[in-house]
Amino acid sequence: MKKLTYKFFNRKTALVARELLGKVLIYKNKDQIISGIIVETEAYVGPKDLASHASRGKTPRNEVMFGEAGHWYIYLIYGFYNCLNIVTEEKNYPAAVLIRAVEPLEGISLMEINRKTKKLENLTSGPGKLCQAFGIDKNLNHISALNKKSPLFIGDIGTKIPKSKIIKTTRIGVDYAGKWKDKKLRFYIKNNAFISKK
DNA sequence: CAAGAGATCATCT
DNA sequence: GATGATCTCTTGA
Repeated sequence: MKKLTYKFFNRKTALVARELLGKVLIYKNKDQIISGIIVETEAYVGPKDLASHASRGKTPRNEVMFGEAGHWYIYLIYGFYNCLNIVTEEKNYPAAVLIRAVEPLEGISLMEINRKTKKLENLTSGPGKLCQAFGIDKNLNHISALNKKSPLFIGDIGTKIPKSKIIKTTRIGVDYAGKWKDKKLRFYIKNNAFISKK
């Protein structure tokens, strides 16, 4: 299996978001492996995107988004849940892809423990849920997925999602973003059981 | 099943 | 002092 490279992430964010569908999110340390196929993403595309944290300038929280492509951006939302993003595009251009849902592949029994449920479709079908299932928290914020030592990275198992199976639509939970809320920057795999919302 | 409330805190104003 | 790139539980039909 190939690991995704800097070149993959240093491109237009919407393109990266779309091509991440079918790739595999992997968390691996010396005694456990958890992985899942990415089935839903959203693009946050630059300083003018009012839905993006970066639209109001650089702050201590979002400065990772201004850094190099391939770094993880993880933040706490609503006081409860972590959201997992990967930085895209050139340095100093703030953009990232939010990974919203995956389809469980390996380590399902660990996910069940982390999520305190046995219902398969409820393990990783949302940004907060998948972080909980994988045990992802802010310890991983700011590190690079491209680094050999990173326990969290993305692999390519050669799956190609045909264009006819990719749904492109508006993002979730960004009603405050003015005209940007209507931009079609959310991508997911048609008829997949692990999508966060239809 | 759908709709609504409540949980809870880091971050920014 | 307000609020959010969410989720779960309760209510009621």
